Amino acid sequence: MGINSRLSVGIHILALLEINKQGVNTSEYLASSINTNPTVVRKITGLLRNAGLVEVHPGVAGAKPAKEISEITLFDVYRAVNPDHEKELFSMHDSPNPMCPVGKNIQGSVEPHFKNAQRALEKELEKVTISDVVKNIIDKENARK
Amino acid sequence: MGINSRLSVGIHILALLEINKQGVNTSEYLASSINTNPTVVRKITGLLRNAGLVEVHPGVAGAKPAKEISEITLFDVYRAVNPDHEKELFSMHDSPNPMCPVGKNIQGSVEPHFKNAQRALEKELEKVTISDVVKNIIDKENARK
DNA sequence: AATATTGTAACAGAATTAATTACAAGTAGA
DNA sequence: TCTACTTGTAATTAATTCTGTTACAATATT
Repeated sequence: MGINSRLSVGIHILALLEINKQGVNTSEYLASSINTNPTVVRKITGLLRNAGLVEVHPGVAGAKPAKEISEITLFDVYRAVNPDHEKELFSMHDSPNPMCPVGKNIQGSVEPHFKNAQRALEKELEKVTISDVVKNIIDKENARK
Repeated sequence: MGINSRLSVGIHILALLEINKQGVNTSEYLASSINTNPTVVRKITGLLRNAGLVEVHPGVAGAKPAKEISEITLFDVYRAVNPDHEKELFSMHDSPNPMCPVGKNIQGSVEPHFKNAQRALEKELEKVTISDVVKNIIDKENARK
């Protein structure tokens, strides 16, 4: 049960690209901030690249946001790092009994509610941008002083 | 990625208890409608019992809703079948680097947004009752004739 | 007592996730 | 050009989760 941590990694990458934009953000550097393996970072960065969210080139060190971070929502990142987006968030039990009035109709009766719930979650993620997260990180960092 | 199918099974059970309330709803009968194993049904039914949603007794065949089904929301079922409810829906990557300004603050900056998204999903599930689902199943069944 | 049902533990197989290793392909600079 | 470094990607592993399955104890009914 639960949603994988790739969204949090994707957000971390994008926020760090912005905050360390004067530096060279190699996968190794990003990995050391996230505390994971550079290959993991490259995999996620590749998904972000496919979605048009970061610029990164084979052989050349460093990555950059491909858009204004105020234009990248958490939902954009969520979709980017979960590319098989045809899959529904809630699983439905397979093949209920078509001989039973409940088995025959349950999926059609429940699916819309699952979709609504999923859509509500996605809409909430759409409200927040990487820029919002970056501002908050900077505020928190200043408040520590 | 994704949420397990126990919610859909739990809804199926409760809807069937209502629609077949004149019959004796053994775990075997429920399982035949859901198309799963009676033990799976008993496990889920046990979770629903723990949450006060169904009545079921060792040794005595059949289960019944423990409340009016118009008072049981999909969120009630969701919570019942996912009893470790302290766990957050979105996973966060572990132990980011506290030496990095982003690593140090990212979790605190992202967590509220994840909670908001999760809460939005839950609120949507709270809007729908088992009674709504049952009515829809009956409507669909009548429409087939 | 005999029978049937629920409750529960234990286990297996599949799928997913995250980390890791290995290496090919590419770029940049000496 | 050659060397060093980086990204891209495939393959593998370990851990976890999920669903189904078997087995059996505990309980109730007849």
